[in-house]
Amino acid sequence: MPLSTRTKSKAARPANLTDQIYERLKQEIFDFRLLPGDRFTESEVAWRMCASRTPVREALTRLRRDGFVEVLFRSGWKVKPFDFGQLGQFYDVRIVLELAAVERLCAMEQPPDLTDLKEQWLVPASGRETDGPAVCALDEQFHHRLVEATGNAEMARIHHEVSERIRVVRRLDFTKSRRIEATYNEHAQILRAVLRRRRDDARPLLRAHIEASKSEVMKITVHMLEEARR
Amino acid sequence: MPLSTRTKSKAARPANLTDQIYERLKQEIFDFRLLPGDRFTESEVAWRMCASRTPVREALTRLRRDGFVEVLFRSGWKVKPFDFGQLGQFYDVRIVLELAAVERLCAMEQPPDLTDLKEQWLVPASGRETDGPAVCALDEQFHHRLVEATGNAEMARIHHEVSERIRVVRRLDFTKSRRIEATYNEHAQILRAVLRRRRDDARPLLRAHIEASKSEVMKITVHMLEEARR
DNA sequence: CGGCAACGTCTTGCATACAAGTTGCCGATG
DNA sequence: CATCGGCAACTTGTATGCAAGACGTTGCCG
Repeated sequence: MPLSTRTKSKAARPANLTDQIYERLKQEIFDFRLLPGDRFTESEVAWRMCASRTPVREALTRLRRDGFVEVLFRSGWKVKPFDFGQLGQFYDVRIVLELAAVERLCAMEQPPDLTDLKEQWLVPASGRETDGPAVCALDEQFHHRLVEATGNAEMARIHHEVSERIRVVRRLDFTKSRRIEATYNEHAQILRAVLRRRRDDARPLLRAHIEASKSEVMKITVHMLEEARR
Repeated sequence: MPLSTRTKSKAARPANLTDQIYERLKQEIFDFRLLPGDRFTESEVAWRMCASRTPVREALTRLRRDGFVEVLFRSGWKVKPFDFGQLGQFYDVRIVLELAAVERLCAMEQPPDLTDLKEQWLVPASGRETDGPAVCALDEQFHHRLVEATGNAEMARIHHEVSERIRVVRRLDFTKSRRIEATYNEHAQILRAVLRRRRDDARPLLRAHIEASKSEVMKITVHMLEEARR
């Protein structure tokens, strides 16, 4: 896919080339088309993306700051390998942020509108999504929405960044139907507690929910790595 | 200061040009040599930094992601103006993170070594720093150290980023000796409570301490802006 | 005198050229 | 056969060239 064949859409400025490449690369990491530990060069990515090295470099620089890749001095780039300690720390940050969010939500004089969450999670079993990746995305949305609903955009932004960092392994939590079921039940419980403004009910439930997800993910990831090693 | 006169230090690779420029620009923002709202171009910065536009662009891109500057399409860059709502949100994030940190510190079976903090803040009035900017830096260190001591590096990193965002206005809290005194007293109180692992003492103290700083800073900033407007 | 349109300058976004340094292969040698 | 040295190909870091668009200015027309 040489550079010259790139079709330049003229309708509506197609955002930055840098942004596009940034998003595409990030998606490739999320989709495991780029695996942790994989090495690659700027020229190679530039060729694949039909662009020059300049926007590729800018995109990679951003991905590095986000913690997804690292650069080896004059020796290429590589996708950052898993770091269990770090993943655990991200989960703990999530717990801190989300517990604080729930605390706020329960204390707010004028609780925000959470109709969207009600319609998504307080439904009979027949209305539930069963596709793993789909539930995974919904789960991320649920938790993000809780933080967002407090009205603190910066906290929501930070929560989003943290969520992206654990997204690669998070999906592993939704490969068993048992876990999907548990997710629905627990979200419903948590949401009901928040709507009734029962801080002391909601917080332990939420903490247990995230901790369960964390330990499940850790377990599966270790298992996967062991299997890959064989 | 034309580009050609740049002296290339050959002893020990002088890190990246990009990193240097990034740090210098950030420092200029912190030092008010670049004021909120100031506009500038890449070429201008490149000339001042004795470099080409390339590393300048990379540095600016990073600063934009950090939230310090913004780019106007084909029309230059500018230092992001104050946003009181956002500043308040950053203070709230600090409260969330630091309260969680203190909670953890009080709950840890093997409390970490906080000798450095003791030596800095549990001292008689005679051993206290009185220089405003110096106390400001020490204050930031104190709060950061609390989070760092929990052992969660990611939480510490996030806390650091948040601290940098409020650093420009934070110093305003240390222009009155009354506030410096209060800082010493409150830090001492908080630290003693943490060392005695009195979670329920430490948390309200810390929250009040940060809230006081927040409201003081907001007050002074509004006052300054009003004065500048005249 | 006011409004407007065309033009020139300046800006960023992207591509390309060049410099400095790393890696790995390949051959020579003990 | 193992090891060491050197060279060549690559890779990132930096500088520069080029294009498209934004903004101000200026001159013309109503």
